[in-house]
Amino acid sequence: MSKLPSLKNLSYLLALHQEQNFNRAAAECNVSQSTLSSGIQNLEEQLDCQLIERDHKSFLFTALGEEVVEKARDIISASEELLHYAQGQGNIMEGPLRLGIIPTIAPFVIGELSKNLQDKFPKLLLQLSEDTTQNLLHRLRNGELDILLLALPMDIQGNQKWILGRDPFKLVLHKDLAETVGEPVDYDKLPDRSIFLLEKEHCMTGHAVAACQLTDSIKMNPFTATSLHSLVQMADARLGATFVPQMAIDQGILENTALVSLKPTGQEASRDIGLVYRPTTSRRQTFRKVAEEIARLLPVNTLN
Amino acid sequence: MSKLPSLKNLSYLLALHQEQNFNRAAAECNVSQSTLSSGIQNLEEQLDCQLIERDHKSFLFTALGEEVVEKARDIISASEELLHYAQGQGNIMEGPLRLGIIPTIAPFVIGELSKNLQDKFPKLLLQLSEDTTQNLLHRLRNGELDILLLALPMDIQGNQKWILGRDPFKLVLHKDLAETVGEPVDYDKLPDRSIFLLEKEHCMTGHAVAACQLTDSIKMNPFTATSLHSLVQMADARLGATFVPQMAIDQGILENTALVSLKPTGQEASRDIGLVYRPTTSRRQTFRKVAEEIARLLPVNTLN
DNA sequence: ATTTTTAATTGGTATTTTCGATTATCATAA
DNA sequence: TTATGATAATCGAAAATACCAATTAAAAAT
Repeated sequence: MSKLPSLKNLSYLLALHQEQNFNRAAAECNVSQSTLSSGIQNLEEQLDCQLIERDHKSFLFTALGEEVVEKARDIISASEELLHYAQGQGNIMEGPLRLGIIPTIAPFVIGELSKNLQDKFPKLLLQLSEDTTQNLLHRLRNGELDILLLALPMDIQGNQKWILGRDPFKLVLHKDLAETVGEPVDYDKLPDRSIFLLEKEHCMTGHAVAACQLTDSIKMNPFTATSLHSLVQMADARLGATFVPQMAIDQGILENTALVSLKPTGQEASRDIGLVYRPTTSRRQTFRKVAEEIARLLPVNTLN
Repeated sequence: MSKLPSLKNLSYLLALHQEQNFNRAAAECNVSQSTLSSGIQNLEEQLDCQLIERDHKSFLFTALGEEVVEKARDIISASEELLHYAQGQGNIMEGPLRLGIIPTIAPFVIGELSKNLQDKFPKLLLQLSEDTTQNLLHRLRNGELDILLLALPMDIQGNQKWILGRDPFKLVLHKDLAETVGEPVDYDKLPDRSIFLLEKEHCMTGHAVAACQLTDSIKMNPFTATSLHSLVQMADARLGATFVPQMAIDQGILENTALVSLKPTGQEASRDIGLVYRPTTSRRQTFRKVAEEIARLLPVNTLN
C-alpha cells in the first residue's frame, strides 16, 4: 500500500488553490515559498498524478487537481473537527461555530439566538456572517462556514438540510390604503405598480411572488429595495404595499408606523426556514442543538 | 491554531484499537513498538486529552478515545479514497471495491453481477464477502467493507441506503401437497408445523414471516435450516412448505425438484433489496454505478 | 534594457521519525 | 519464593524529512 498523503501537503494544496499564487499561499501557511513548492511536488509524486499545469510563470489546476482539492477540503475539515472535538474533551457545544444567515432572516433572529446560545452553551463561540444565499452556499462549500440559515425551497446543491419551521408572508400597507382593499385581500383593488419588493438577489422576492401567486403581475413596481426596513419605510410613505415576513413583524418592524399587516391570498403564503450543512460534517449533533434553538424562535416551528 | 494530528498517528491509533495490543498493532503498521507507543503519546499531547487509560500492564480506551477512533476512521478512509482516486487518474470505476452480501442474496446475484461488472469496468476489482446483516454492518463501520447489499427494512444505523428493487417471496411446496392446498393459498389447509424457515440469524426469516402475516403461527416448524438450498431439499422430501425469494427461483433453485411455487397470501409479500454505505463516503458515484448494475438483476427494479 | 514578479532548484541546517536496546511492571509458572 | 514471559514506556543514536535562505530561470512590466 502506498503512503497516505500528509495533511500538511494537502493544506498547502488548499492554500494554493485559494490564493492561486505560491508566495501568498506560503505566507498563508506560515512557510517559505520553497517549502510550499516542494510540498506540492511531493504530493504530486505521492498521488502519482499531475495536480497543476505549470508554464514557467504561472500555473493552472488540472481537472483532477480541482477534484483532489474538493476531497482534501473534506479531509482537512474533518481533521480540524476531530482536533477541536478532542481538545474540548468531547464537549460538542464548545469552540467556534460559523453560522451564515441571509439578510431577510438575520436581523430578526440573531439577537434572541445569540443570547439564548450564550446562556445555554457559554463555551460556544458563535460567529455570524450575513450574505446572499449563493455566496453563503459557496462559503459553506469552501469550509469557510459551518452551517447556513436559509429560506427554502432552494437548490442547496450537494448539502443536507433540516426544515426548522415556517414563516408566513404578510401583505403590509398603510392603514388608509388597507381600508380601500378590505379583507380577504383582493390584489385587483390595489393600484397598478403599487407592490414594492426587494432586489432579486434576495431569495425572498421569489418566495413572496411564488407564495402569493403574483408572477408577472402588473401590480408590481419595478423599483426594488435593498432591505426590508427600506420597504417598510416606503410603504409607510404611502408609496404602496409590500410583503414582510411574520418574523420581522414579530420583532416589531412595524412599530411607530401607520402600517397594518393583512393575510395575503393563497392558503400557504409562507417560506420555509432551513438549516443547511455539508453532508460530510461530523458535527451533526452540535448543529442539531443549534437547530432546536433557532426553531423555537420561528413563527411556526416544524422541526420534528 | 494548534497543529493538526498526523494521519500516521491516527492510523496507529486505529491499529491499536483493532488489535488491543501495542506489539501486534505495531506489526500491523510495519513499525516498531516504540514508534507506535510514542506516536500514541504524541497524539494525546496534540489533542491535549487522554485517549487510553494505562495501568502499567494493559490499557483501555477512554470514552473520548473511542470517539476519536470513530472520527479518525472516517478521516483515514477518506484519505485512502483520495489517494486511490488520484492514483486512478480520476477514474472512479477502478481499484478495489469491497462488497458485503447476506447469504440469502449472494448466491443469486454474484455470478451475473461479477460478470457484468467485469465486462463494463474491467479495472474494478470486486471483493465479495458473505456474512450476516449484523456482522456486515459492523464491518462497514470498521472500514473493512465499502458497501453492503442487504434485505430491508432493517435498522442500518447511521448509514445511508438506496432501495434497488423488490424481491417477492414465493411459497414453495411439493406438487402433491400443492394440490390439496389450491390457490389462492390458504395456510389453514397446511398441516401444523409444516412450514420450514431459516435460522433466525438470517433476516429473511423475519421478513418472510412479516410479509406473509404468519407471526406466531402454529403452522411453523421449529426446526430451522442454515441455507435456502437446505430448505428446498427439505420441501422436496415432502417434509413441508417453505418460503423462497423470487431471485432464487429465477436462478433455478427449483430445477430438478418436484416443487412448485405459489403466490403467498398478502398483496405485498416481498422484501426490499438495498445498497448500504457510510454517510461519509466520497465514492457515491462509484457505488451508484454498481447499484444500477445490481438493480438490473432484481425481479423488480425500483431504483429511480 | 532594466526591473519586477513568479516558481523551481540547490545546499545546508534543524527537526522529526524511527529503531534497537533497555527498563519497569505485572501475571503466571515452577 | 523465585524464574519466566509478556507488556508498554523510555532513552540515545541514526536516518529521514522538512524547512529556509539564496539563487536561478523565465516571463512580464517598466
